[in-house]
Amino acid sequence: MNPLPHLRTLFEPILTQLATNAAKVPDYLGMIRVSQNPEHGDYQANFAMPLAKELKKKPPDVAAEIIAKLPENDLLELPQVAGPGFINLKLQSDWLAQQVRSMAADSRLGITPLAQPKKFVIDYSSPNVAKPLHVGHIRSTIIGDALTRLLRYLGHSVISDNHLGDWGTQFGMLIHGYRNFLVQEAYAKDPLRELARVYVEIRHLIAKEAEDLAIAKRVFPDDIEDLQTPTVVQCQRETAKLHAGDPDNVALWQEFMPHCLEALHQVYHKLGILPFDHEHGESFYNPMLPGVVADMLAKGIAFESEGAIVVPNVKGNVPKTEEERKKEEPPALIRKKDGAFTYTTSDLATIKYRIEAFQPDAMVYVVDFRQALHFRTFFAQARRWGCSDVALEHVSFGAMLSREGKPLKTREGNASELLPLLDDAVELGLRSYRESYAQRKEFGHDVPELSDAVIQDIAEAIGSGAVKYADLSQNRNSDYKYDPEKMLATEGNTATYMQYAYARCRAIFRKGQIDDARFRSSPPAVMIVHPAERTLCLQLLRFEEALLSAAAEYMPHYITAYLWDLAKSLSVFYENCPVLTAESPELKESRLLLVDLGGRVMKQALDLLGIRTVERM
RNA sequence: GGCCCCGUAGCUCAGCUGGAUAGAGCAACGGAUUUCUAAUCCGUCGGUCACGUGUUCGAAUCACGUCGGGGCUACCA
Repeated sequence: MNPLPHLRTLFEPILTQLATNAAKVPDYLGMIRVSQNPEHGDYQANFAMPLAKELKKKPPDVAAEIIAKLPENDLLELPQVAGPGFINLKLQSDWLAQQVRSMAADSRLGITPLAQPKKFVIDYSSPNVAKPLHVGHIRSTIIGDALTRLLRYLGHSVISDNHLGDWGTQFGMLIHGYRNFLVQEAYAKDPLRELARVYVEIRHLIAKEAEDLAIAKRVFPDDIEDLQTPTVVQCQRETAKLHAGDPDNVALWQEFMPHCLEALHQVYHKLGILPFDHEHGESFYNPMLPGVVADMLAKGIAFESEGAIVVPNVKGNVPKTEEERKKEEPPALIRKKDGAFTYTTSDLATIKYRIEAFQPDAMVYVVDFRQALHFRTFFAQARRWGCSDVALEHVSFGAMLSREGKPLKTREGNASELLPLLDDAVELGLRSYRESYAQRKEFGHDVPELSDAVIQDIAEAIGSGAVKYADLSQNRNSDYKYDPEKMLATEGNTATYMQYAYARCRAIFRKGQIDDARFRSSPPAVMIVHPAERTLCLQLLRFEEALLSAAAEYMPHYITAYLWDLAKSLSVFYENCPVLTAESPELKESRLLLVDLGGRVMKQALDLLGIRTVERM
C-alpha cells in the first residue's frame, strides 16, 4: 500500500538494464522521493542526472528513454520530464482509491509484517531515584517510550529497561535525613510524602550551609552535594556505609526504595509512559562489578595505571604524559584507586547481563549527547571484551536549555520540576476546553454536556499530549529550548491539533449514527472526485513510509511530521467535502471510509508517540 | 590545547546520505462561520540559510578556513 516500493519495483529493471554499474541501482532507486512541490507530481525521480553522467548522455534524453521503457501499468500517469532532468511521477487516482480501500480492510493499516523481526533492548529514562524528576529527564523518557512503541508496532520485540540510579549519594542524604529530621507520625501516615519532605529539607539545609560558605551563587543547584558542607560530609559518610554493606543503612535503603519507585511511577503514570519490562538499576549490577574487573584483568583488556584499573581508549592507548592527555582520548576507569567502581564498570556489567539474559540483536541507549564520548569508548571496550554480535546504538539527544538558551541546570528553584509542569499542562487543557466550549455555545452550536470526569479526562489527554508532542516533534539532535508556553500551546502543529482532527472524525460518525465496523470488514469503493480526497488518500498510504523511516533512524519527529501533514489533509478534506450530505450514497460511503480510516491512522500514529486521543473535545 | 555538536524569517523550529522558486508553526495584518466540532480554514507580510573560499550541471546540505554559541576531555553519572 506504500507507493514507494511499487515505484521502485517498476523502475528497477529499467535502471538495471541502463546502468553500466549495477551496484549503483539501489542508490538510484533511493532517488525516488516525495515531491516537495505538488506541482511536480506526487513523487519525483532524480536518477536521470547521475545516470546521464555515467552514460555520457544528456539528462533529459536519459529521462525520456527511461519513461519510454516503462511497461504498461495501472500505477502511474505518464511521467513528465522537467527542469534539468527530473522525472515527475503522478499516481493514478484509481490506483490510490483501490489501495486505500485495501488499507481500510487491514487491521494493521497497511503495515507489512517484517521478514526478520529483531530483538531490541532499549535503555531510557534512567533517572536517579529519590530525587524529583526534572524537566531534563523528559526527553529520554518520552523518546525512549515512543521508540519502544514504534518498534513493537512494526513487529520487533522490545525489552525496555530503566537503568535507575538507585545506589548514589541521594540515599546517603535520605538516610541522614531519616535519622535527624524525620517526623515519625508523618512517615507512618504517608512515607512517600515525608521522605520527599525530608529530602527537600536536607537540600535546603545544604544550600544554606553552602551560602554560608559564600559560594552558593556560583554553584548549580544540581551540584550542591559536591560542596563539602558539614551536612554533605555526613551524607557522604552514610553513603559510604551503605556501599560497605552496613546492615542498618542497607535496611533503610531497602525500606526507602519502594517509596522512591512509587514516586517515580506516579510521574510515569501521569506522563502515560508504558511500564518498563525491567528496572535494573545500579544496585542490581553492584554485586557483579568485582567480577567484571577481574575478568577484564584476566583477559588482558584492562590493567593497572596510577593505582586505578583502566581500559585503553578507542585507539588502544592509555595516555600517560601531559602531552598525550591533551591530544588523546582518555581511557576508561573501571576501578578507582580508592577501590570504588565507576559507571563504566556498571555499564559493562549491564551489557554483559543483557546479552546473557536476553540475547538481543541491538541495544539502544537513549541518552543525552553529552555522553557521546563515553558511549564511543564504552562501546569499543565492550567489543574488545567480546560483545560483538550485538548492534550498539547511542540514540543521543540535544540539551534542554532555558528560554534564554542557557543550560537548564542554571535555573533556580522548583520551576523546572516535571510534576508541576504536568499539572499546569492539565490545567491548561481544562481551560482550553472550557474556552472552546464557551465559544461554541455562544455561537449557538449544539455542544454536548459532558460529565466532569469526561472533561477531566479530556484535559489530561490534552495536557500531557501537548508536553510530549512539543518535545517529540523536534529533531532529537537539536537542543531543546524549554518554554512552558511552547509546551502548552494548543494551536498549529501541536498535539491538540491532531487530537482535534481525530475528534472531528469521530463526530461525523456520532452525528450520523453510523457504525464504523463495516468500513473495516467490507469497505465500500473509494471515489476520488475532489483534490482534497486525492491528497488525503495519498497521505494515508504514506503511513508505513513514515513509520519505517522513523524506526530506521530512531527519529520520532518523522512521525509528527507525518501526523501534521495527515491532519492538514483531513482539515482541508472536511472543509471541501461534505460527508453526511454528500451528493450520492456511493460518495457518502466513500467519504465515510476516508474519515474512518483517517481517524484510525491518526489514533494509531499518536499512540505510537504515547499520546492519547479522545472521542470528543 | 584536542575532539564533537550547533548558527536557516521578529520568535520556536523543519529541511542537511547535494536536486527545481529554502518550508512550517507562532507573532503581525486581512478575510471566511446561522459548522459533519472555528481548538478550523484561506490569504498577505517576512530570509545575504553566520561569513569566506573551494568541489560540480546543481550547495542551506559536501570540504577547508574564519567568527560566534554549547559540550566533552581518567578517578561524578
